[in-house]
Amino acid sequence: MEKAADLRVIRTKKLIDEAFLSLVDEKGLEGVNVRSLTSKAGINRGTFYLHYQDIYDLMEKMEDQIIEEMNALPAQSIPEQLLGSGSTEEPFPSIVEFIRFMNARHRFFAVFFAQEGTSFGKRLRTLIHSRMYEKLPRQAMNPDALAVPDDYIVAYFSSAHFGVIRHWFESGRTLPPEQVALILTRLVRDGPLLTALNRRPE
Amino acid sequence: MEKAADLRVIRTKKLIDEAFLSLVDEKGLEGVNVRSLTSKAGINRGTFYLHYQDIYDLMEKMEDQIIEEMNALPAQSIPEQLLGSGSTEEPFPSIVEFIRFMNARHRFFAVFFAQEGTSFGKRLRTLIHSRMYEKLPRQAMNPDALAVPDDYIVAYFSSAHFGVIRHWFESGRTLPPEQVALILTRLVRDGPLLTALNRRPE
DNA sequence: TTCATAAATCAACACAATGTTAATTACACG
DNA sequence: CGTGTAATTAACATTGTGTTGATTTATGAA
Repeated sequence: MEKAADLRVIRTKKLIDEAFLSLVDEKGLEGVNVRSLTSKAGINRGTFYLHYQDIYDLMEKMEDQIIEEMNALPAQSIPEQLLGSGSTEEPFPSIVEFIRFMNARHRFFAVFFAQEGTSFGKRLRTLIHSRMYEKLPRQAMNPDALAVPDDYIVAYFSSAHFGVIRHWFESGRTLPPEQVALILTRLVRDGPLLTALNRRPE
Repeated sequence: MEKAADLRVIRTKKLIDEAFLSLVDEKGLEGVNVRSLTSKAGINRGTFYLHYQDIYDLMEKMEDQIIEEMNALPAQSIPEQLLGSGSTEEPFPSIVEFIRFMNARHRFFAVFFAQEGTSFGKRLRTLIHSRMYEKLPRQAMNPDALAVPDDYIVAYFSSAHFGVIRHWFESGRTLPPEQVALILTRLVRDGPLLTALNRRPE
């Protein structure tokens, strides 16, 4: 972004980053303010304002850097391409790289995911699942070392539907409720790939 | 929840609710504080504290009520059950009810969705999509009045994968990255229903 | 090594919001 | 009607913000 030549600047920013992450670990996002942050970092409160507008500005810049790094990840392979080739139990390489990166940066992402899911969001996803998919065929029927754990299936379904509903809201609720319901129904019945191709199952 | 017998209490709470929703509409969630809220509601600042601990407490109680109402929705039908029966273009009734309810309460949900998706969450979902599913077969190939719009397919895929990754984080990153990648790969390749049943496609 | 320069510190400031309290007024309901 | 409770009012200490000006400290370059 900018010139960070001076060792003092580099040191200060590192102190701020570290203080931010550990402060969120301790007290959550609400417990973070400029006063406590600079206190934990061991720097003067005024110094923070030499580098960032406010806490929000700090987080934004941390996000910018992560996004930049993710965009720079090498493997850009396309599932479509890999769909035809690999039929083994090997995961797609691009996805592996992706997950590995998040694992390496887990301190940042832990903060992000903690703030991302509001408590109500979680309750709503749970509700979606319990009301609609509670009686899905469960893994207990066929225990298998290679099987995908139930909780991941649940996460997949509830987040997918949550996302469709959110998109409906974010696009201004232009579609009537019945059509949104139909979209969800088709995604459930036919699966996303078939739905995207607009074909009937079987 | 509690006794709200007194008309004064009912009136005050209605004023607070209304002020909260319209205040969020105007200035976003960050612009809401006790001072501005009570000012807009036309009540004394102290009165707010007679009913709620703080703004967070207010929101929590609003959420409680919505969740309660959603749990009380009549139709509790199971997709599994309906999967066998309906093969027409009719949406599942329970889903219709669900979406209709959210549409009726759209002022509340608009607030909720505005806060739910952090800007970074949106960026991450966009990134997931562009890196992994950009070259999925698009609707342009077969235009159809009944087709599910592209943007809804995108919302479905990106949210589903986002949800799986979030679940991985929320469950303490116990699985190694390679296994999470494999889970995602199988969900993409085989679809969620087949994956849940733990069978091979075809 | 020296030295100009930029970073960091320190103390003080006005301001805004919080949460609480005590005395008073208004009003809903029996 | 009159009684209890809700709501108002004004004041209070506290905490955090963002900024400013003077001063000290550390860095990178000559």
